Amino acid sequence: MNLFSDIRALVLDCLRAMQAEGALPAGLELDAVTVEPPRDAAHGDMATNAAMVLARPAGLQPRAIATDLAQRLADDPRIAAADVAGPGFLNLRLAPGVWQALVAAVLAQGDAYGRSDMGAGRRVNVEFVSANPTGPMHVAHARGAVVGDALARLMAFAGHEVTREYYINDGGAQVDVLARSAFERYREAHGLEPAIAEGLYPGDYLIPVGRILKDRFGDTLLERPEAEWLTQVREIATEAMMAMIRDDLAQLGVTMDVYFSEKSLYGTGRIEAALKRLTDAGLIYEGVLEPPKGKRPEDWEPREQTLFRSTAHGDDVDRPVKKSDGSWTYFAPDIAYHFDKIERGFDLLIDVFGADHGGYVKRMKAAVSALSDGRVTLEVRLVQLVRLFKDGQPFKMSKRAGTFVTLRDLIDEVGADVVRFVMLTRKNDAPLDFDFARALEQSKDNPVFYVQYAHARVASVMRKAAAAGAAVDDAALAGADLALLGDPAQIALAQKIAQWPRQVEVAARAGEPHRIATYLSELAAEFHALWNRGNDDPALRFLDEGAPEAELAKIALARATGVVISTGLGILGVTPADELR
RNA sequence: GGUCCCGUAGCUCAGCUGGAUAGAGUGUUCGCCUCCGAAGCGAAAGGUCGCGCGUUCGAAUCGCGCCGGGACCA
Repeated sequence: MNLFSDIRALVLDCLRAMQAEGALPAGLELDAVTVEPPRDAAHGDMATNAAMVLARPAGLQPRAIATDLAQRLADDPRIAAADVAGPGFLNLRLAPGVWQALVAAVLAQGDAYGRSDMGAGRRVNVEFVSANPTGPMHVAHARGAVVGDALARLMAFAGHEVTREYYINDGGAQVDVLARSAFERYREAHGLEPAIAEGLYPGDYLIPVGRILKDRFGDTLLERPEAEWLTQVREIATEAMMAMIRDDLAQLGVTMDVYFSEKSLYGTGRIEAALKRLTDAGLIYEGVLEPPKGKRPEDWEPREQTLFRSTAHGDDVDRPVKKSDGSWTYFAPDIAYHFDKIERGFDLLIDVFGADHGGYVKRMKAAVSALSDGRVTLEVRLVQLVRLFKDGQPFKMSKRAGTFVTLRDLIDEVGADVVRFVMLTRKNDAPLDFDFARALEQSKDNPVFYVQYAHARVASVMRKAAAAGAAVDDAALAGADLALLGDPAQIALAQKIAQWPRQVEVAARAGEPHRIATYLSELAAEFHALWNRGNDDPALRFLDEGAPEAELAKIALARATGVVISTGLGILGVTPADELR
């Protein structure tokens, strides 16, 4: 049940009736007509812009259209009042029965309430995290992981068929560095002094890998030249790193459907196949790039390279896919990987990247456009930095010194639910400040607890009612006389609940899961406000043994709130709490 | 030099594919627990939505140009 789309359908019916009677010209485009919650609650429950957007194409005064439309809408039993306001807005007030029916519908649908079919089963691939398999996940990865995961859940809830995917960068020079670093730990496992040279990974997390290598190879590799052990050590070290990363992700509540290895693209003809597609389209040529503007000419030497004519698909300059020495650039396997995704039949590709990859966006979009003949869209969501604070003091990290804050540290400190929610309170492209102390604080300036607290209050009401002998299962609640919910504060809460399906669609369309977090905070605020009204007016207290019928109706409203909070937190990947400790 | 992102209350940020008097938290001031979890609620105060021009019945939102901050650029 989506009240806003229901009422919009009613508005459209009335407009069509006006067309049929000649009050409006036939053939008007009605798509721009919206039904939205008004910014100011004093304006009513909903507002429609119909008269405003149709006035010009219809050649009529907006207020004339609005007045006619208002009379027709008022004939519907769901509409209590329809008032023309301002230049031609139509403010609607709904009959109390509409809100009451909504509560019943929420209870009947449970966690399916708000689910949308707007995705129409379109297949979406969400690629996220894709951290290099050279160490544990740290805080910067965490945000990408949380945003990507919540986005995937949101898209699925909105009716898309979603695949979550991790691209393992196991084909480049960095995994060779990993292998050399692990080899030093292998030597260390034999009692030798490790030589962690500049540029190697110094972190302790490779010490166990050294032991694994010792168990596996004994001392047989110790005196061999690098060329004889590099491949084997690289493979074992990479596997160990991926096991660690999967475990980190699991701790955060993130599971992937597909782990895709970059290495699997090499030596298998898959890069060549993707580039052939571009060659056949006439988009590959040998050439020399212009020096980038602002770079000194002496830093630039012209080289002939194999270039992708990405400018034909919206990029600013053409991009090299093969260097002058004949080796692939980083871009080439990325092209092949996205070609693979296209061939697997996705309708929409979403890549969640760190903001430092902003420069790659245009070329990747160009590649996807070229490889799919424009059939498949690539959307890139850039995730900005996380600045860590502890008691207001910035927390410095240095990966090279091996002193970075890992995802595991963060989870151990504050818990996965807090990490997830906090990282979803901001737009993905805005920097985020994360303060350990604040995240653990159980007060209103901690948005996690604010929402959880509302949920816990609902659960508390349910527990107490059940303990007092009331039947509070959803079936009993759905049978409550909801007409008893007439107080403005109760209606306001129901209105907020009614907005949930709309919020889901708006968030999914924008690809912005943080909107769910924002909405949940607003819903919780509405609930807390009503709760506190019980201090002034005992009739608004949820528990009221003296009036069992009214109590049942109020518990039904509380329960409906709890259902939406629980569902919303589910999209964010946060566990709803029945009790706070 | 170019590309992308950001600029909204003292501070941190929301702001719905353009809508009415721009919102919340925090901080400041003042109220509310005999009572469902006060981990909460209410009120006051706080704004040239970086600046300018344009599109529009209407712009924080869209376009162009500046200013300031960040990221990236074989």
